[in-house]
Amino acid sequence: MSKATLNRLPVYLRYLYKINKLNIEHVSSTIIAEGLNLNPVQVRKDIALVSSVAGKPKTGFITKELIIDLESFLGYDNENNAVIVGVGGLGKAFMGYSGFENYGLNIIAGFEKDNQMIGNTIKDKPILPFSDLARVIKENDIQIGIIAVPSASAQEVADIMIKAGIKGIWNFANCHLSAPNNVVIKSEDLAANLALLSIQVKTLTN
Amino acid sequence: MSKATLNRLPVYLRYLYKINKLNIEHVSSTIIAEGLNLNPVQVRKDIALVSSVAGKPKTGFITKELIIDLESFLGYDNENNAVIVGVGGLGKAFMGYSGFENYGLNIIAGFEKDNQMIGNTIKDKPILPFSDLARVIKENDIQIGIIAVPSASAQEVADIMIKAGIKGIWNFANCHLSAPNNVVIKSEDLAANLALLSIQVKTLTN
DNA sequence: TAGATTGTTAATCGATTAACAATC
DNA sequence: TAGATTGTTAATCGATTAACAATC
Repeated sequence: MSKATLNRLPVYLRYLYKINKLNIEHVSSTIIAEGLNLNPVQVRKDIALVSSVAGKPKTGFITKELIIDLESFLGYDNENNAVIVGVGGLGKAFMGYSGFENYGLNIIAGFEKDNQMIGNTIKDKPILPFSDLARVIKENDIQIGIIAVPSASAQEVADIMIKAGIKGIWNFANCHLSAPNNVVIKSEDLAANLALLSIQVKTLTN
Repeated sequence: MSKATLNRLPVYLRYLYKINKLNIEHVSSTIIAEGLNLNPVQVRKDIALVSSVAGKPKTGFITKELIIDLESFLGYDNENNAVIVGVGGLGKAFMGYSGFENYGLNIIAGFEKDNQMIGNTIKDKPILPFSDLARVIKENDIQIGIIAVPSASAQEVADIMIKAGIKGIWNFANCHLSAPNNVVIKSEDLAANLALLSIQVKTLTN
């Protein structure tokens, strides 16, 4: 499955949630394509890759069935534990964000160097000392780590995570992270993304 | 310029910042490609599109010059004002985030329906009543709006923004937004992104 | 039945990669 | 000079789109 397809699947799913809320029981690739401004063949092919039952000519797919297939493919019905390092503004927001649960994602703890925060909880999730990071990752066999520290210390945090066994890092520090090939790094440079949106707006309005 | 190239430019820039910090004065496409695990020709072509001076055989580019070219192309040296609606965990984090400034981005105000928050400031940025949103957008000719409200009210907020003249929306509610074609919608479904990372980890380790 | 939608095969399009002469 | 890197042209690769028979 191509990366482009993989990125479109959550978009389809969001659209299906919307359709489902309107109590529309059947949905076709054509409808989805129109709603999302995409090519219907593209949607049809993407969906063919993940749907457990074939769509029926004329009627398409049963909305709820398709939702379940997509959720299952995207792993929303699995349990996935993660840790977060850096409980600043963004870190706090993530720890308090209830939206992750519906996606099978669970942040089990936050880590901080700031002694004042240690011992507190956010949504029942503890804030632990940074020195405990490696131990907690190993003991709980955590695979996913979220980095929300200033960019100056991001690489250091990544190194510790990787050494402790983390296989995927979601990095919110605006710096490039070095890592071995068997570790997936996904950097979300929020400010850069916002700037890209700004460029798109400018090219569209000119 | 292709969208793929546009998305790579901030990645190059981050890498150049790293190089520059190490006081490395010259940099070649080859070096960047090696550092980022990309194809050198791809990097060379991308950079040729944005660099103001030609690279020199054998030495490549002057790091600082290339940084300036990329920053200029990506609009980091421009002023760009934005508003944010929804001052919950994520909204607070964005309003307090100082990283936007280096990218020419400035959130001028946050908007809330919750009366208790109204009148407060975060980093000198006021929290205003939601009912003022349209007026503030029009008066300040704001083009970019950030949506950080629960998904149930996201479309309503988007409609008001668009009617008031917003041309680009950065949506953090996990729902699909409808908008006319002349408005750019960029949805960041954080939980979905984290789930995608989780899938990548699983496919890599299997 | 008629027609909308399906899955699939073929054609197109665009992006990535390879090859190479030019040059500092 | 020799060799690394450049910019550019050509080849490849993969993804998107078009075409079409099958079918509910």
